[in-house]
Amino acid sequence: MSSLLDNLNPEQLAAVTLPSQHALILAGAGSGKTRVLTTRIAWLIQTGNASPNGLLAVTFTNKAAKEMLTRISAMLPINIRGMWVGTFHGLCNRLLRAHHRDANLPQLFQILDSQDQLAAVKRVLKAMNVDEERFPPRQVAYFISAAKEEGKRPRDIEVTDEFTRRGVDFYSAYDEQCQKEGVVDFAELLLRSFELLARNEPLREHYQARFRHILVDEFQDTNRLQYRWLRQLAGRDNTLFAVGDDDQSIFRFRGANVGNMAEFEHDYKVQNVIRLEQNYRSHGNILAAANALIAHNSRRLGKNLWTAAGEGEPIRVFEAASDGYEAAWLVEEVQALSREGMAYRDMAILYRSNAQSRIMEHALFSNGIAYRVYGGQRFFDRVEVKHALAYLRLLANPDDDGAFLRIVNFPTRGIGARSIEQLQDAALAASSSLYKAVPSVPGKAGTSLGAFVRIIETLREETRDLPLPEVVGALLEKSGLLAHYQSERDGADRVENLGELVNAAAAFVQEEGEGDLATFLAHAALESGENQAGEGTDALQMMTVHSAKGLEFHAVFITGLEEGLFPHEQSVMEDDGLEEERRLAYVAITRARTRLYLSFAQTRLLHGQTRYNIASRFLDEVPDGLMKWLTPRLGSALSQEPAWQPQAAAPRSSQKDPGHGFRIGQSVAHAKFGQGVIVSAEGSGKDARLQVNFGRQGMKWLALEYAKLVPV
DNA sequence: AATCCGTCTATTTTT
DNA sequence: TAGACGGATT
Repeated sequence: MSSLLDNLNPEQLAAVTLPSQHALILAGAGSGKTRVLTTRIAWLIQTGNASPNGLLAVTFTNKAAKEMLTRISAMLPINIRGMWVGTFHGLCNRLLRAHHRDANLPQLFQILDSQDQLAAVKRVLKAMNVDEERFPPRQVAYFISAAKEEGKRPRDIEVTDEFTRRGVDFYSAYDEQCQKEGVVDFAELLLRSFELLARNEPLREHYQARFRHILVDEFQDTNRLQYRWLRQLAGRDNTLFAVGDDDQSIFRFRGANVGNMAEFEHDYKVQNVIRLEQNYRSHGNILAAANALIAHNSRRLGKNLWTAAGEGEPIRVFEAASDGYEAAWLVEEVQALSREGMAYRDMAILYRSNAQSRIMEHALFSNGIAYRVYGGQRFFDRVEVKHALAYLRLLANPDDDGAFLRIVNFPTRGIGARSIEQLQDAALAASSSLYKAVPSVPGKAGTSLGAFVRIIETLREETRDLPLPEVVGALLEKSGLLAHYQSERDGADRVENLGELVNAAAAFVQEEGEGDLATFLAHAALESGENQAGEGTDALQMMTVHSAKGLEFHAVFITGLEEGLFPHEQSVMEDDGLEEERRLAYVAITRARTRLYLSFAQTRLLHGQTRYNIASRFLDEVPDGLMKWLTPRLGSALSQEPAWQPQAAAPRSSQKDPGHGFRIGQSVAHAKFGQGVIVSAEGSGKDARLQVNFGRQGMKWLALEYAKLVPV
């Protein structure tokens, strides 16, 4: 018993052992937030205050949810499988599956990700003959999602202008289409389950009686609807335990409402507000910088982090003449750290926007440094995977017109736009889904469509009793998808990804202990598949500041600290925009444990134009005494003196490569293609791929591992 | 159905 | 500058 509470500081202990009352835990960066949350759960169970079934714990990411479950099961010998620990979307999905009838959904309803949603909106607009110039689908999709996240249906929206008026129409039509097709988007998952509980009193009371303790992670990121959802489940008698940090609220543009923290305190007359202010992550100087910076924000709940660790090293500041030099300097610094014994995986390069990563990747690659970029294309988002999933979706739910349209002619089977039009007319007349309307289409169009339906039906027959991975395998064969990509010139990657999908299905069955198709599809929609390969390798980490939230590294490089970039020029216009940028900088700084670098460049190539930026105001907001300038402190980035020059040649050209022996511009020979020259490269280590110009043989992308290139 | 070509537009994005 | 997209062309 005592071991559970060992080594907690007084505030953590207080939070963990709070009586059953509402609580707001203001947990600063690196203050042991997850630990408090999980220990609280373990403590509640161990002391008999709650049963595993009586708990509801909500997070934003699957990763956080998984981490929580892992830690809980390490602390307690209980079966975590039945526990309601998950993301808002995951839990809502669970709720709606269990009560699909009450929620007015088909049992096998499908989930649309943002891409699918956009496609669905486009179909609605097309059907309504809307001018996409005046009403861009993206904006309409955003309008709909935003409305849902405010908890609003079309009839609840106050119409003030033309766009809103039409937007409401589109929203209605879109909802109708989704309902007909048996699909729900992300926001709908939440709104639908909220409405379900609001409408259905017995059900609401059932869950309220069950979840005596509701715990929320990253509370500052909740939107209005999520807060209402929580309040509804909490009812009058249950306790809400919310953990969050207003200083780390960086997702306002996605609907997050920091105000929920103050509202929660007010709505529930929260007596227990506990501040976790001891930081266990960063050295003193780093923390002091973070504190000084964030102090420039108004409207804070107030909190000051401190650490028992010493001051540590000063924060290193670097001014580069250009983005290219910044990258070249990074390479040298990273190599120096590596020589000192730091692993690459313990270093992170952070940037404000994704576009910045390229030049740094180039420099790293040219120097043979393994790196890994986070937040790129995710597995389940790839076209070929989405195509395959669409077949599965159609198997599970023939009414899914979105899935139908995606694959009816892919791979091509002679079903053109005219056939589709005829089919759509028929479907409209019969008010049925496209799939079901196929038999009523006459003539040649009917035959080719019929052939498609037969493929699906055969597939359905033949896979009825097969385990999930084999279903996927059969689909890949019978649909012709695999053959299609196998015969495509650059299809090797895609073929591999399709094979990976079979593996994903197998892994899913193994982990979840069930092989239900609809559950797998929900999994694919809700977990975009971030846990890709390459996690074990020692690679430098690169990501945007947003995706760094929740992580920590020994050494952190915050790059591109320039006015216009960070803070971003678009944010400075919005109200509260600058403060959010500052919070972003705060998050970035607090990722660092022992060493922190801040860098900026005098010139930067953006959108094909050279831009001259001045140093970010955030640099001025960090006290001078904490910083050590690696370049002469010039005061302004616009000074006439060129800043640092790399020891090696110009950064954009080729450099020596100790890692894999190849560099851009190098001549190489290939067994089949003959001689060529390396023009570009991506990835690193085992995953490295080189683009080689073989002259007459053309341009080829080659995997370094297999290509057996010889330098000439 | 595939390819080409001009036009447009460039934050962040847990689900 | 580069990529994504839509429309026109073959």
